[in-house]
Amino acid sequence: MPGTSPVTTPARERTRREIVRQAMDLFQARGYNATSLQDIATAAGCSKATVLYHFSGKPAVLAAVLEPAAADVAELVKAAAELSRADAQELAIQSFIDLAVEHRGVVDVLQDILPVIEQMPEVGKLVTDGMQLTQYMAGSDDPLEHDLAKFAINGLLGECRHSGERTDDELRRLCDIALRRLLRRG
Amino acid sequence: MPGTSPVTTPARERTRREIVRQAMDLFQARGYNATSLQDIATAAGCSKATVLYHFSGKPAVLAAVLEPAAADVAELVKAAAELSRADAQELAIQSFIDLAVEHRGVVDVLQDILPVIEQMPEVGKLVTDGMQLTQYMAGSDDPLEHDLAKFAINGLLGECRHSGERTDDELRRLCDIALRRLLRRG
DNA sequence: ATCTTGCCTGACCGATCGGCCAGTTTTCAA
DNA sequence: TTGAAAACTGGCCGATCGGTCAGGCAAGAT
Repeated sequence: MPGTSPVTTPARERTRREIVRQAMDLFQARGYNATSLQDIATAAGCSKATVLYHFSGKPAVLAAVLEPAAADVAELVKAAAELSRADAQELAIQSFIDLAVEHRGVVDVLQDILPVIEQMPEVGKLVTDGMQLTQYMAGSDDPLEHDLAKFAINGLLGECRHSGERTDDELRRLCDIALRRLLRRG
Repeated sequence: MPGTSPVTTPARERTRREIVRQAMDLFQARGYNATSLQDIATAAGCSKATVLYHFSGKPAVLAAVLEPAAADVAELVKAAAELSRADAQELAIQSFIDLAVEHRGVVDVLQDILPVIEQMPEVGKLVTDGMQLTQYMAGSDDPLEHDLAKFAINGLLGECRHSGERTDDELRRLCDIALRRLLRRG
């Protein structure tokens, strides 16, 4: 019987992953809007029709590119919900830096989508979770602290873009210093 | 004689300004790439051909939209060049906040162009001046301080986006606090 | 050997883009 | 009043976009 995923679904998953891989690189380099399905297909070594055979449309490709990062963020929000305020803030600072550094490419992509992000249901969850994370990072109900947390996230995301020559550790260290200065935690 | 600008160059300048005005609003709301020449023409109450009669192309419209902000930044860089290091840093912090708040729309537009900004000669001067301003804002040759200045600018620009409900004064005050915390100046 | 299923593709579609041009309308000095 | 310059426009162009569809092709089951 062919059901319940044989071993790794040889061809199916292999092509799908290659498309997502190349789409990520192209979205990061040129932006989502400036990347065509033909560009993705050529980079992945298949035809444009193949891309649309595996994905229902260009937004579906975007969702697949964003999915790993979205899952990590969702998990982080869930974990922070069960902590005390101070612990949640500390976790948010540490883990958000790690996630942003690890998923640099996703940060690039999101920036290019921002002007029309409200009209893209496939990234709604990620955006909502991101705003929730801002709440935890603020650490208090003071509007000023909340705004500073947003300021910090903007700076953090900006720093993760076009950071090709910086190592992950350097980037992590810089963001850690900046966030703690902004939020007055050390 | 018709030369040397009569009083206000009646029709010519009026249409030109209206096009730039509407283009600014549309670029800010939907982004540069998502705005077509037809959109601009319709908003300005003229035809697409008229837009291309006044401007050599879409990038020329962008340049006109960015021009006032670019001029202000260029003037700021020039002024900072004649000051001591500490004074230049203080001027950069204060004036950059003022400019970013005043030209909120331009900040939005620039964000949308970022992935392909290297290929747009009409914004090259503005980008160069912005990087020069980062040097002044850092206040020292310490790479860490320079990175923190970049971090601050990213946060500042991010905060100026989608800030419709915030007043200019609130925005200025927030940015002032954030920058001084990041750069350890008060 | 035949058939079915899943993976893939070339060719094509309508829509929209930035840009161009011939020609019309408006303006204004002589 | 007239005529030329300026301002403006409808219509068209080639290119490219996201997306659809009928069919080719390899592989495993019968």
